[in-house]
Amino acid sequence: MVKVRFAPSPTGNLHIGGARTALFNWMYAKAQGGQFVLRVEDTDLERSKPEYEAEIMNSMAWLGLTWDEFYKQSDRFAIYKEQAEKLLGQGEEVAYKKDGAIFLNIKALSRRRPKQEIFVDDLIRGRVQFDLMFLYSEHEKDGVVSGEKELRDEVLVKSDGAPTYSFACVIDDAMMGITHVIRGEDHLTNTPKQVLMYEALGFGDKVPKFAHLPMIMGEDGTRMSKRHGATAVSDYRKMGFLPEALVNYLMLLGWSPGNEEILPLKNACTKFSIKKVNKSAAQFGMEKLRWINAQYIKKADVLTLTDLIVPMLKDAGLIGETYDRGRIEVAIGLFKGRMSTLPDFLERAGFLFTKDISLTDEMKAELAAKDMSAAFALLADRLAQATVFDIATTEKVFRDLVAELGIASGELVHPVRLALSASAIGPGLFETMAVLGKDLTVARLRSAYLK
RNA sequence: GGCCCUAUCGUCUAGCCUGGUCCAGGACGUCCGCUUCUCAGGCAGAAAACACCGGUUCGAAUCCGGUUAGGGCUACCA
Repeated sequence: MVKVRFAPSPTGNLHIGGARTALFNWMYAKAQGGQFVLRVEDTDLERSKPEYEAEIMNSMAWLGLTWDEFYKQSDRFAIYKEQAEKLLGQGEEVAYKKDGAIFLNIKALSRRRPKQEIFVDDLIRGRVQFDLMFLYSEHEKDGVVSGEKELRDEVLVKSDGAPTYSFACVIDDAMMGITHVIRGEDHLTNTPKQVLMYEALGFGDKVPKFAHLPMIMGEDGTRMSKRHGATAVSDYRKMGFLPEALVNYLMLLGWSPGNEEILPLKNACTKFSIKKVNKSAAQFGMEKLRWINAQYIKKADVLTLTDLIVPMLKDAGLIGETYDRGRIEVAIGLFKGRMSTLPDFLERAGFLFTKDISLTDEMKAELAAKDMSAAFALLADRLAQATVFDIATTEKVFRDLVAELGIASGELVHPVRLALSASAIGPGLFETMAVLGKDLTVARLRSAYLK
């Protein structure tokens, strides 16, 4: 039985890279009919915060990445302590105490191994060989390279009593029966020391299969960080991306289902194969994300979109506590084919929800350039008399008037759209009038040339 | 510095394992045309890549070596 885990550290929000790691684990579990464990790695007492833990769980749930089991490492300190004591009991050649911390004696352990190499058979990268000699060589200090190449012993339990990431991770993976560790490439080079820990702990037979995922870079090719703008999943939620779209985009970073781009999660996970995952880092690109989001918005049900957009309209002060939901639904139906993100609706359809609109100087100049005030007045009067104000009626009134005046419909369509919506672009004019409503339509037509 | 990973259009990728079917396929973006009252959409096109140098081979995007470039690790962070 396949069992995987996603092990975020609650020292920040769930970011894009973490979400992709979680997603691949989740898809692999589903593809294999296995289990997915969420394990919060809050061993850094200083930096771990409950609000981050909550945020991570929220983001996971929002993305639809449900878990079968949940653990928190801070609940399990006794287990790590016990394992550390066990190691300590095996003598200094295995583990020892120093400065209040417990160290693993990597040097002695390595010397005892028949081979001075450790092989990691990575599911994505193939066999990766590490020479123990070079594994933990001294690093540059104050610009001076020591030149010494020697193993550095590994802290298992910090002086504050908390286990280190490596140690807790190994114990949990072994004890929880994790069969496949799918994580970021940044963990590849600390895999050999974890293998040493499995051996020292007597979990040599429980070493999982490893798969190290390529990193996700920012649009400039460097590591994603705050200066790249939005890095957290919740940022994308706030920006009006649909979870299905974000997930769809993320799965395409480092994996490909073939010549398909729009692929819902439930279809994707049946196709998912760890062997088909890429080795090279990918850049996170907003443009394609926006395109995918637009595809999902277009396919989405108007009622669902309305539920998401109504709160945004309220926040923006465009509607109050009581509002005409039916009208909003009609408007969303009109605009959903031309939105990339949810807030696009506020920007493009905002004119439907304000009493007055303000034209820019350019727009006023455009109206003034060709005086259609007589036609506007006639159109306003006739529309005002309409008893039914629907698409068919507005279109008939409009077309009759244009025919009478002997002008091309385009000549009147454009200035009218400008006057009604303060925009040169938008849905069909008659649809726009119908949803705008008789009062606002007539009022804006009458005031267009007065301003 | 040392060790490790990686390298196909601007970007995400298919192809690479099992060399010839690849003068390299798809998608985003860009540009162009058609459709429509505008925009979007839809439809139809275009430009755009095997990092470099050697080797193996009748033949290399595919195999091997090196170079270069990018990334990661090198914490009592995870």
